[in-house]
Amino acid sequence: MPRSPKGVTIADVAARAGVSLSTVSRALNGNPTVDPALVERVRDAAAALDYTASPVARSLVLGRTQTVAVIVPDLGNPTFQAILRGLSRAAAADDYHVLVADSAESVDEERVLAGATRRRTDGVILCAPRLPQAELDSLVGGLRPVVLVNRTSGAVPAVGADYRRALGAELAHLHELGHRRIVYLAGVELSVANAARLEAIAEFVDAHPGTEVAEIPCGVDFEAGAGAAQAVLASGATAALAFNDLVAMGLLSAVQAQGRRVPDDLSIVGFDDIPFARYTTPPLTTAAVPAEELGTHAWSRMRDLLHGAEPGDPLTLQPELTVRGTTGPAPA
Amino acid sequence: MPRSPKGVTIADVAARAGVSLSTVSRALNGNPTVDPALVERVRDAAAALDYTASPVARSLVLGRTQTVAVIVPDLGNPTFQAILRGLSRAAAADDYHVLVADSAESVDEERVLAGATRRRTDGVILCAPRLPQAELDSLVGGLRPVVLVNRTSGAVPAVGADYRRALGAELAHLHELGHRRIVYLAGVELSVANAARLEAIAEFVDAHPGTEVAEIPCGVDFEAGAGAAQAVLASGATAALAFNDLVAMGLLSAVQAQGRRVPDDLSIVGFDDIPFARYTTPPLTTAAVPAEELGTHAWSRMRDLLHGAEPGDPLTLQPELTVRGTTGPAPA
DNA sequence: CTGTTAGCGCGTTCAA
DNA sequence: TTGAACGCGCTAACAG
Repeated sequence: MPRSPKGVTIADVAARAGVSLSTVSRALNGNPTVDPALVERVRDAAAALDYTASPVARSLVLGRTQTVAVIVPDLGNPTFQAILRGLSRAAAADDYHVLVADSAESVDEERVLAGATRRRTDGVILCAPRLPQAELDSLVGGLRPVVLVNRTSGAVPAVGADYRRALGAELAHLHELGHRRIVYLAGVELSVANAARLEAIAEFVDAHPGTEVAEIPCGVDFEAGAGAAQAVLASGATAALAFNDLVAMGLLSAVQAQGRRVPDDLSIVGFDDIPFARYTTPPLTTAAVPAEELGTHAWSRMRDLLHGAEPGDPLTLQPELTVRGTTGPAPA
Repeated sequence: MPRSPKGVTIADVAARAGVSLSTVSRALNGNPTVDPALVERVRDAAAALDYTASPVARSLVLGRTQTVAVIVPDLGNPTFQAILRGLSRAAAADDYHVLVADSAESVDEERVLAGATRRRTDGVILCAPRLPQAELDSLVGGLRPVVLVNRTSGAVPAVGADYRRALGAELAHLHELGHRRIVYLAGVELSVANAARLEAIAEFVDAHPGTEVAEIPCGVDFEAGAGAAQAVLASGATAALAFNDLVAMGLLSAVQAQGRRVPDDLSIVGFDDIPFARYTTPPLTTAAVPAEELGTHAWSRMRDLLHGAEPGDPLTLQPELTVRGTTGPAPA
């Protein structure tokens, strides 16, 4: 029985195998310049002692931690959960660990956490929708390697979905159904995601005279969507474009609670296609953002960076318009 | 400009401040035995150099990483997301970091990940619903400090919800509504969560002759619930008890798609009260498990362990029966 | 092919 | 109060 309950070190293995520390290190790390017989002896000793090299010590000497940081604005948001899930599994497959940090939808936290976690990881995957562009630009320099999700900054590797085009597709869908008075339930004012949607709306309205899209300040979650119901109904619009599925679900629920029929009285479209979208009644029409895939790609980008490979151009996935039951012809 | 782009070390700060390494270390760590004037000089030098001690080096010498590992069976499951969210935020408030690992619902992974992540953290919070009790018992010894979620093992600190009692409350609710033929959509056979529910059912049936609860093998997600719809309808039961809300939502959706009315033709109850439960149509009757709170408590337990405090007895939160729209009087 | 030595960047004795 | 020296556990030069 080893005297130290703390853990067995490489020295213990060396002693048991009757070799030097370096030989143990080499043998265990698969260095080919070791006598096969010794390798076996070392292996046996290590196994007998249940030895594994200290990751912390290795990190210090190797200069890498086999860990990446992921910053998300809210672990409670299904979209980021999906991204994290895809990322986490992909990283695990490459023997990397994931440190998560929840910035609680705070710009300050996004900035602070990125810096704080960077030191104990080999890179950071940043989902920082709120951070002003200028700050982001100045932040990423000290963070490299970095992969941005749903944002871009110079030549920094990034993955994201084409919010603009997707929203355009949703608008076109509503227009085809005859809707001319539409409301947009806006997310956080200064977020890039919101800006992209606003651009898409402006573009669409320009190209389709006679169609009117009014903006209603809202938010990003259930409560925000439910809270906007009055304003939506009062607006006289025949269709509502929600910032995301959460907002759409909140709205759907509140509107139905008031006895209005969806889509007969009001059409509703969401954004993201979270897993729950197909289980509302009626099922939610939305734009399917492949969030888990986004996570997988984010890891793959990070992996390349870690291996010194070329980052590659920013990847943009195309969300797919997914028509379900909450949209229908505009009421006459 | 420092010659090394790699990073500024304590030596750089010492040089700039004109003191020794030890003084820098002491000054920056708030050791009171340092001349205030020197402290200031060191602080200035550190600030000027934008210096922060390497977490990895500190981890090696201090023997702690300021990081805990959290193992969850599926990052895509709302319940574990909520636990992780509560845990993550609570840990962050105490300046701890969180390493997450997704065991992909695999027993092997649960075991392997626990061991692998432990070495690079100060403790592990384990959500391992699948791991056989014997294996869990033998595993936790080498993992300490450990906090178990929804499981127990000897005197190991644990937090969990009282599944048994909560299911009892759900059964009582259905019974009061006149339901006598009930089906239970079972989760994973060998999971403890499922076992607890089975016990509650057996107990209830014993105490209420004339009430019949049939078990239908199912699963833990949407698809499983939807897939069980035929079996449920064919069973002639007037109420269905789903393993969790995901299953309930899948069932609800599939049942309605076949033109059956809920709760008129069939009552459905879920379990967990995930955020989406109140947004189905009709809103889901379920047992509210305070998952985020569970996460907070799990951290608080871990925090005590890390500080050498007494673990305290296993904490058991009582889920609250939340009656909404999917349950109603049994059809005559 | 193997052992010895020198760090990785820090915190912390031990003297002064 | 401060500095020099040692060690955390490991890998990588550098000899042999």
